[in-house]
Amino acid sequence: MRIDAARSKEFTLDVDYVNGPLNVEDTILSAQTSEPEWIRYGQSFVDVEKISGTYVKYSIAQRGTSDQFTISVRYLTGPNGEISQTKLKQHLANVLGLRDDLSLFYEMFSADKPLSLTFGPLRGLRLMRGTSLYESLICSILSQNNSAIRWNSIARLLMKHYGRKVRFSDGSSWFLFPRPKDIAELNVRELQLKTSMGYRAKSVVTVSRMIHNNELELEPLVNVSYEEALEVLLQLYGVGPKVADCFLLYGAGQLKAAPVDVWMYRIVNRLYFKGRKSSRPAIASFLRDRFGYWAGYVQLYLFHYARSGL
DNA sequence: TCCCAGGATCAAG
DNA sequence: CTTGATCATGGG
Repeated sequence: MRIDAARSKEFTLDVDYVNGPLNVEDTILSAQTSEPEWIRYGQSFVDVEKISGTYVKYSIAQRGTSDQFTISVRYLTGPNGEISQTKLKQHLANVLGLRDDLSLFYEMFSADKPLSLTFGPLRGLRLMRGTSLYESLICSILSQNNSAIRWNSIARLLMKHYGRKVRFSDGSSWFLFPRPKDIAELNVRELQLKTSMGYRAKSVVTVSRMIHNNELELEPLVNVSYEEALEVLLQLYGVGPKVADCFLLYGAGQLKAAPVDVWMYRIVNRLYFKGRKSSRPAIASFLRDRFGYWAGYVQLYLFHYARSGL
């Protein structure tokens, strides 16, 4: 629900929170698997997050261009909670990748012909970061062999049926993403009937049970090397190279991860291998070797470029 | 009806 | 180490 203007607070995000150009709309609507897509109301986007122990419902809107803009934020908190604007600003800077040095990125690869073609139309597109490793892993699993629209609607059904409901001071409410415990106790068939997630339910339940039973810890995957983290993830049922890379990139913040899906497979083969068909793992490896720290960003740009029809 | 969607798994070659 | 069938499900 749209945030009630009379019962909420509003501020403008200081320019120095943003490092370079920014396009909020492209960023939020680019199907990144860190979390379900924020809800759109006109020019603003709404989401709920737990920040410093307080549930915060906020909307963000950008006016202007990718280079000259103002970012307005409106927010309110959950029951008996309070949040400082500084904390909220830092949170937004993190989830929207506002600290990433996009100007440096564009400059570094300005001579990389196929890639640099995307810099114009996608100027200001940023890499989002999830705030929940579990949520990011589940969203990544849901995305396999699925459309962005569908995995998002399935994630919303998960929240609606199994997530806790939080009420806000303006009378509105929001369903949180479920915890591992909430999903661990379900049987696969029930999950399929409630969410229509299909065969992915087996993986979702299995992973949730492992986490709930302390057989799997996601937190350590943030700080170990990319290779070590990948090895752990690939042992999980229903988690292959692409899902693992999605989680590592959008969830764990391992920026050298470059998920290769059907779109990436097509666009990289076309742009970099002149149509010769290379395997998906080979393409992912190629992107990591060639772009290093920026491989995840390169993937984001090429994916969005390919998906928006050239 | 067939094909596709931010694929993974398993068996067979 | 590669290829092909299969896996649920909804939309085009």
